[in-house]
Amino acid sequence: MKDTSKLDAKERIINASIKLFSQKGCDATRVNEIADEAGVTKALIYYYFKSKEEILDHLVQSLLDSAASIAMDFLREIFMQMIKEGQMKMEEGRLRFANQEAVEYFLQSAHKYIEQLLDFALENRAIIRILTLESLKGDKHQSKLFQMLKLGEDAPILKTISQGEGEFYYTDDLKLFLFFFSIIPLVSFAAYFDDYQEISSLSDSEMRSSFVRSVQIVLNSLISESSYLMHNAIKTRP
Amino acid sequence: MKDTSKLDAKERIINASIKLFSQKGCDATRVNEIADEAGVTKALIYYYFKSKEEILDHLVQSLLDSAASIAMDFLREIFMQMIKEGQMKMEEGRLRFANQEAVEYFLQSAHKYIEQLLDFALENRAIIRILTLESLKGDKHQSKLFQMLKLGEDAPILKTISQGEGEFYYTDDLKLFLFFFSIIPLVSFAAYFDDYQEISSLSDSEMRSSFVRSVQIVLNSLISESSYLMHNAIKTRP
Amino acid sequence: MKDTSKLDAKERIINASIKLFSQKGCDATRVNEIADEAGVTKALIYYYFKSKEEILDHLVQSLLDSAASIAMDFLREIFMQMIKEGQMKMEEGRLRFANQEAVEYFLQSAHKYIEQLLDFALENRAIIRILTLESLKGDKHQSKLFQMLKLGEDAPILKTISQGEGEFYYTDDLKLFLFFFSIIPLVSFAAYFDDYQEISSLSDSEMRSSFVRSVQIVLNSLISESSYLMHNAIKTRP
Amino acid sequence: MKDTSKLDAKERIINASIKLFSQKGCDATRVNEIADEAGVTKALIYYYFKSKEEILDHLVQSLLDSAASIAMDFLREIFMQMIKEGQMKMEEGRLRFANQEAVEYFLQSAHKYIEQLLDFALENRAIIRILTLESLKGDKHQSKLFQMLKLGEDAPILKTISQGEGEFYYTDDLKLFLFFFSIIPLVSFAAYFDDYQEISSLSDSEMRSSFVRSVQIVLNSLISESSYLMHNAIKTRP
DNA sequence: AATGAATGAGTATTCATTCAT
DNA sequence: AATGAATGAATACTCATTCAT
Repeated sequence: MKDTSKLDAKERIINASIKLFSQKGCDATRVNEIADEAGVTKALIYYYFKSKEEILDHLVQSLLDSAASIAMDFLREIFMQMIKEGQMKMEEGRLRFANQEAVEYFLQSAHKYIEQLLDFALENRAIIRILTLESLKGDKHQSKLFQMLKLGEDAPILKTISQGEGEFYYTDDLKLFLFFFSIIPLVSFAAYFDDYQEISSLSDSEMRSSFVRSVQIVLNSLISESSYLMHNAIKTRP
Repeated sequence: MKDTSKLDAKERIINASIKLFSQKGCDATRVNEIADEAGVTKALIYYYFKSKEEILDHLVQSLLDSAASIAMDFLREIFMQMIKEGQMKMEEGRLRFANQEAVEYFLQSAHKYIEQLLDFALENRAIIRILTLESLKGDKHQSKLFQMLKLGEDAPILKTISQGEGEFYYTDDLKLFLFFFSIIPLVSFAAYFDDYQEISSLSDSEMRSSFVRSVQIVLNSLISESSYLMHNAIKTRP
Repeated sequence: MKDTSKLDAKERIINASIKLFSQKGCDATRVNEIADEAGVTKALIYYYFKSKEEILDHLVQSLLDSAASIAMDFLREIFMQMIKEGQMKMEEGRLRFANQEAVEYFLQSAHKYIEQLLDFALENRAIIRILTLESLKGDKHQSKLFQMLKLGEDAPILKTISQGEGEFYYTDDLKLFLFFFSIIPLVSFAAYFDDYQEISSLSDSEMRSSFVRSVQIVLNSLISESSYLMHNAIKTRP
Repeated sequence: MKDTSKLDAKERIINASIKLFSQKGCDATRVNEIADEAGVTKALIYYYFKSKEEILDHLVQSLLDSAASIAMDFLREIFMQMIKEGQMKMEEGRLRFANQEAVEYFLQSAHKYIEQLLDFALENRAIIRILTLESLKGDKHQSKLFQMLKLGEDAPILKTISQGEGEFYYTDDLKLFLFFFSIIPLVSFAAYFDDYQEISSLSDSEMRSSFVRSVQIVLNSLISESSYLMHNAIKTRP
């Protein structure tokens, strides 16, 4: 049995990189610093990684992978179960629910999904901070943040609220709203969590629940009858 | 009359820095590149600025200064006029309106204020991108983004919606909501404007008006009777 | 057995620095030149030393260290032996000799000590030149030259000449004399050795023995009955 | 009549250079610093001097000039008067005195000469420090310190003490002694005056008179019958 | 797996000096 | 006499990366 309290060198390098990249960005982090922080020699870093950039790529990619996998896992679970139990079926790419009860169950699950996403974001906030930082630079990671838009786009939450009454399309308005008022706040919440906490002196759980309430307000406003965006989304485009 | 098409060296250095910093961040921008882009010698940059970081500081500070000044100018204008005309008065640090008409006039002005802020943000989106980028690093600019929170906190828009019926306090919930669902989206909208435009193929004005509609939805939801946050804000703290 | 003719990189850097610093001073010596002279890359210099100044510090400090250690070694040796053999004893911080013979033996040893110091100075004349040069600048090495005063102050040569007849104190006069007419000439002799040799066309040994004779004259004049300084030193302060 | 309290620009530049060069050496002194210290613009320095080195040359040369001129003036005065009054005459390059009284008068004058030299050195100690500093570097000023040797060599003081009994030559021993135990201490006394004062807490006049006493001891020992050097000097070389 | 030594190609910054006015 | 702007040529120092062991 391996001593798990003493992480092996590669993992220490990764953790050191996460810490430092999230604090100062990849550019400003020196390979020396990573080596010191990880307690290994500089040369060993190059034994495990081809370059400093490769560490960055590794971090970002593994975040996106697990984000995607978490999303997929969770959705598949809900989907599979509900479909298997006949509470929901897929028709022409859209979802149809057996009854109002099924809808509500699904909405509950959707909330859980959001919270799970939030927890994931918070757990990985250091890497999200890195991703955010790098996405603002013109390099290859620029687009990575936008990949997260897909997580929103593909989320069946919104597809499902239109059950019954006609086609549903993502309007440009809705996409923009989702990106700048859902993805961006979520990502920023994770990225700035520690900074915000410091100036607000809220506890972890206070921060978290406050954010959840905020999300609910925004989502409610989106779903509510009066929502201009949704009306538009549902009715305008044939 | 001076030939304004030929900016003087210092201004060319500043513009070149804005362009390059917003593209790659300050760290990754080489002083050589700034010199080339500005069409000056490297040494001249050091004639005007003590260091590369000082250019960054200059950009960020001048942005915050003009943001603050725009906010102040605008607010003072509205305030002064309404108070002078007797439509509004300050009582115990809060605003009181003469009548419903005055309230509506003020709300209209508030919308104008937001749009003006938005236009300012878009005009200065390169520097805002820089600020966003640098605020994610652990250095002195970290806190600069949070200074913008004040622009939200001090905004009388929200103070006024509580006219008549009791004291109004910023709850922690409200502050967090304002930061992550107003400031952050606004700043991010400016910072990611060009990137988002590229993947959405919307025109400048389409982007802008779409964002305005989104803001309205969020603010409406905040103001509406059903708003948990506002109820809390108004009623909870004596 | 290692090939000692091929010094390792660090030593080559040190030797190159000694050569160049003593020729032109630290300021005027380019790190490039050190690298070329030592046959290493510039970067390797920074692998071993944090900065050019650190090389200087290293040289100066190691000189002072070995000067001190030589002085200590030699004195300890003479002291120990004479005390062990009962020819001398320490009383109230002063030395007392068994007889006139012991005194003369000790004076002989003192001369040996001075010659040994001289040889050390000549061997290390390049570094002494550096030290002299840097001690004239306002930085940290300014005081290093004055540390050498201690070597003179602590030297038991002068303490012993007062054997028998009363307390001996260093007067301000004596201190000044020792500094400007013993330490300074010795240090300058080493520092200007090569320059002086060039204009005088004396051989190494001619220079050396000429200097030794000069020192003897000065010391004799100091010790002689007629010496104002010594009379003062011995009698004035109770 | 000109306001002499407000020195003109050129003089301020010179004074600033003296101050800074003597503190840090010419290499380490920035033209900027001179400009700041002198309260002029950098460009003006180049109006008056062709380069930084030229300022250094100017300082050193003007020191040597006035040193030489003071020496000449003083000696000429004594010489002229004594010769005119028939107390002394030049014979075959040597001096002959009329009587013992004349000798003693001359020796008194010689002491005055030394003190005058000392005062000159102290007044110009900043520039002497600069000269000392630069003489240790390999550049053109290296030899300047040795020019001072001539002041000693040419000084008729020692020539005269051999009145009567035979030819007098400078032996190599004597030259070396004079350089390392007269010139060097004098120059060093000026160069290190402030530094030594700081560690000794002597007053200006205490320092000065202590040094004068030291010089007397050394010179007496040189002149005394028992002096090995002088015997040698007088008798050895035919 | 691990490392001490070594390096090429930068990189920010400096600085003496010039020049147009 | 005086200067603000401008610059070429360094210059100290950095850093990601490699390599022999």
